[in-house]
Amino acid sequence: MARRSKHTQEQIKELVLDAAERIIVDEGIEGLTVRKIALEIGYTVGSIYMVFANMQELIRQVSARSLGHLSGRLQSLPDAGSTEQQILAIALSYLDFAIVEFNRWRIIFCRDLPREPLPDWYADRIQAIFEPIEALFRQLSPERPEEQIRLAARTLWCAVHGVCMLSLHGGLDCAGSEDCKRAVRLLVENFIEGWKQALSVGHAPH
Amino acid sequence: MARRSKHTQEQIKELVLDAAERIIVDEGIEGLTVRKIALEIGYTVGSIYMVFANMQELIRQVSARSLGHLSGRLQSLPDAGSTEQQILAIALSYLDFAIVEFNRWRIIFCRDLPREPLPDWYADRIQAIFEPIEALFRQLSPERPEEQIRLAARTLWCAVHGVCMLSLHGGLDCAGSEDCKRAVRLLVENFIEGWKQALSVGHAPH
DNA sequence: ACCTGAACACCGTTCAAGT
DNA sequence: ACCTGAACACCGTTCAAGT
Repeated sequence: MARRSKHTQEQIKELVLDAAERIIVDEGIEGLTVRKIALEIGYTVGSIYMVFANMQELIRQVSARSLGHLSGRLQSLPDAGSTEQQILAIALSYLDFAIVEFNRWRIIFCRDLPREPLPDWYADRIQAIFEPIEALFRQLSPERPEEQIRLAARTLWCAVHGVCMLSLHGGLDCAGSEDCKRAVRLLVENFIEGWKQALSVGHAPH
Repeated sequence: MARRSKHTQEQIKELVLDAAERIIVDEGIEGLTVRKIALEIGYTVGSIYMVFANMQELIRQVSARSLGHLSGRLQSLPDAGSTEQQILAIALSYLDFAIVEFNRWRIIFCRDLPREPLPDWYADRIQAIFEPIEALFRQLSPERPEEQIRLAARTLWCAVHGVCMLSLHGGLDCAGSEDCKRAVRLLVENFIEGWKQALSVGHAPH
C-alpha cells in the first residue's frame, strides 16, 4: 500500500480516478464511496479532498473519461457506405456502447441537481459528439438551412438516446439487445426517410 | 400536530404519501427524507416504517400517482384531427407534462439499482401508456403485422421520451421550451412520414 | 507540506421500551 | 396495539493535530 510522500498530487489524482473508474464500472455509480476509494489506493479520505473539491467533481472527471471512450468508438467507425448507412452505423455503435459499457454510459449524463447545468468544458465535449451526425445530415441535404440541419441531427440523436435508455431500463420490454437494435434501426430509417421526403415534397417542417 | 391513535394505518399512509408528494414536487426527489416526512405529518420515523416497507416502496407509490396524472392528461386529449395529428398531440402533451410537472415526471422512471426491474404492477401501468399510440399506429396502417405496429409505437414513444429528457437536461442546448416543441414535432412528423413511405414503397423495415 | 483520523452533520432502517 | 426515540451502520465533508 502507498505511503506518504510516495506520490505527487498528480499521481494521487490518477490513483483516485483509476480506483473510482474501476468501482463504477464493476459496481455502478451507486457503489462508489470516498471511503472505498481511499481504502483501495491506501490513503485516507482526507487525501482525496486534497486533489478533488468534492465527490461531484471526481465523478465528473470519471465521466469525462467515459465520454472519451464513447467519442473514440464513434469516430473510429469506417465511413463506408451511403450517408444514411453511416448515420445508422453511428446510432448502432452508440447503442452497443450503452449495452457493453452500461455503467460507463450511465454516468455520462448524470448530474446532482438536474436543474444546475453541466460545466461548460463538459457540455462542449458532449456537443462534440453531435458534430459527425450534423456533418452527415448536411451531406444528406446541403441545400437546407444550417439551423434545420442542426435541429434534425440533435433531435435524432436525442431520440436514439431515448430508445437506448428506455430499452435498457425495460421500457420497451424487449427480449434482448436484438430488439433494441431493431428499434434503433427503425427509428433512424424512418426519421431519415421522412426527412428526405419532406425535402422532395418541398415543404420545410414547421 | 397529529397525536397517537388519532389516525388509522390507512390514514397515516395517506398522510405520508401526501407529504412525500409535496416535498418531491417542491424540492425534487433529492430533497425527500424520512425525517422530513415525519416532521411534516407529526409522527416519528418509526411510524412511517409501520406503513411502508422502505423508502423505495414509498417513492414507488408517489410515482404511481404521477403516472396517474400523466395517463389522465394523455387520455383527456380531444381525438380530433387526422391520425397523424393525434399522435403529435400526444407527444406534445407528453413534453408539456415533462416541462410543467418536471419533478413529477422525473420520478416516474426512477429506480434504485437500474438493473433490477420495476415491479410488475408498475411496469403494466407504464405499458398502458403505450396503448393509445399503438392504436393510432394500427389505424395508420391496418395491414401491417401487429408486431411491427407494436415496435413502431414503442420506438417512437421512447424517442419522444429521449428528446424530452435530453432537452430538459440541456443536451439539445435549446433556448427554451419552443425549441423542444420543434424537436418533438420534427421527430414525430419525420418518423410517421418515413413509416408511411416504407409502406407505400412496399418494403417492410428490416 | 503532506497526510491522518477523529469529528460533524447528515442519511435509511431497526427495535426495545413505553403508553 | 400503536408509537416513540435512541441506536446502528452508513454517507460526504472538514480540519486540528501529527510527522
